[in-house]
Amino acid sequence: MYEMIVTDDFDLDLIAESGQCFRWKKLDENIYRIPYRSKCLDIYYAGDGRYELSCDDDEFDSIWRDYFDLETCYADIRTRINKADDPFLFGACEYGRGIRILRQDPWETLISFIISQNRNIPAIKKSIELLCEAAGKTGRSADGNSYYVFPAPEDILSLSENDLSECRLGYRCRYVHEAAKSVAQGDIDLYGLINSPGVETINSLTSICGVGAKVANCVSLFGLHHIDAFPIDVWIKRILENEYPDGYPMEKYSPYNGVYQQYMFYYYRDAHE
DNA sequence: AGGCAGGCTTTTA
DNA sequence: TAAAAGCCTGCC
Repeated sequence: MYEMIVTDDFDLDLIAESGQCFRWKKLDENIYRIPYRSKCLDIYYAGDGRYELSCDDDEFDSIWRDYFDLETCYADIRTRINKADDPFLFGACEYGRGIRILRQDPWETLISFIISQNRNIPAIKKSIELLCEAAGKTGRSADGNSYYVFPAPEDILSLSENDLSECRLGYRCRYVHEAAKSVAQGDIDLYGLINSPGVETINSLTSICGVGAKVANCVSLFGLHHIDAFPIDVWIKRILENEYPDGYPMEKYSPYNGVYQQYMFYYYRDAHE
């Protein structure tokens, strides 16, 4: 058990519901189970900024500190927005106080957001879980329960066409398979993109069949931690049209556009869904 | 050449 | 029945 104390913005429910991660499982009030690569963490919020994590000090230092992006102060980013200057974004920041941008696995993020296109969140989660089950790699959580590990590119390539289609991916089946091939063959070096300039990263990602501008920006933001990436989905498009008819000040909010995008997305979708 | 309409699997509300 | 954290193809 590791006890973590957080003074910065950190709200498990908001992070889980902000649409950036699809495999967090809420076990109970204030408890989430989080699979990540070959690990699986149970995290419990005990109140007053205190969290109990089902890992030891070494695992926390080598994995989870980074995963939760604890070195970044989100309160600083959030409070850069002035109420009089940008009332809409200010409101979104207040509403989404507690959201962070996780440092998720690039490969899992790529596949997850390819699957996400033209679907709502429950459907996305279902397909991803089916895909993990189909590949069938399991690990053990701290309490001894087994969970499914997200399949590697090779694991997906070894699935039959029928196995893959049973994940209810529809027309995205081909895209998932193509992406697995690109990464397995080394056409795309996802981990190399972590330190590549934003434009180069987007160009590289959109060269994958099934990855357009929106998905590429989601992968940049949520998988490569390029926090200036700005995915424009149906909700953000409505926000830009309705709240910023004279243009959105992207330059002014650089290099944190992705963080603000996440506050706005969560705020607007919650209010209008 | 570059912009746009239409189609796409399936689930969810 | 329409809409869903969109993208590809073909047409002009």
